[in-house]
Amino acid sequence: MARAPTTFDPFNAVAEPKRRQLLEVLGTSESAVNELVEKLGWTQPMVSKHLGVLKQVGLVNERRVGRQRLYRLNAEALKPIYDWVTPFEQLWNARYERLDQLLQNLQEEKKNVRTK
Amino acid sequence: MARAPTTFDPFNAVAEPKRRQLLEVLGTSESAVNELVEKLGWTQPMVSKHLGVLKQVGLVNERRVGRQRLYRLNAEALKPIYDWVTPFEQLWNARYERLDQLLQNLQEEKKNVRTK
DNA sequence: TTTACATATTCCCATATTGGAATATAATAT
DNA sequence: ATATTATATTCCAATATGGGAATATGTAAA
Repeated sequence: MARAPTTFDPFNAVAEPKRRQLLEVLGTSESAVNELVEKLGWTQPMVSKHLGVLKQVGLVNERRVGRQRLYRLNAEALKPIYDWVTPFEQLWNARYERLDQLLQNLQEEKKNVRTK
Repeated sequence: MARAPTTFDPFNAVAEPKRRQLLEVLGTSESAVNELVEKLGWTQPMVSKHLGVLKQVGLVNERRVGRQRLYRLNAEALKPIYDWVTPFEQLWNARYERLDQLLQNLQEEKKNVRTK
């Protein structure tokens, strides 16, 4: 078995840095392909191909206007990533909470010393 | 150019569902390889290989005890993913915020009607 | 209808993958 | 020293990648 296709899920689609960049730009505003080509400085086929992957996973939606195709972010499709990663946040914050606790205890002690 | 190696960054490492599962288990407690084999029901080489990838990106740390190797999650290494994805959350929450606003306005109107 | 513009698709290559099976390494116990 | 346990590594196959170049498709303007 090979690696899962980039179109398998948002995790795989977003593993590619260029696609993350694309989503960041589209997070700001709906854009046509040529606008993205200009903003990002990539070749047109490159932009189209990455958009194709993002569309297949539902991370962007396409809207045809004249000869242009306007792409916009579908942020909800990022939710699986958000939901998966956020629970871990408390693990790397735990130490700071403990540090806070420690500092607070020290403050309390200081106060007690002063009032004694 | 091919796809970036799985060891390139946390995004690529975590694109593989099995590795996410592994991290979830290690989020609970430090574990030896044989414990993971049992908990997950995978073959031992499979567990070792995925752990190898996770170790290379710094998502897990290894500790040798006797002939066992204990692996534990290094949650901080997930921060880049957390930091990248969380800003998007407001985009899919925006509609609910607007709904909240709407409901609040309705409540206000009700109050005004009553007090009038 | 021909021309110009906007975008998508195809063909190519080098590279890396996951999983399975077999094997190697390392540490402890007998 | 040898057997046993715990883990890592190697070899294999099938598969998919991303980028470049060239080309196809689709839409509107002249």
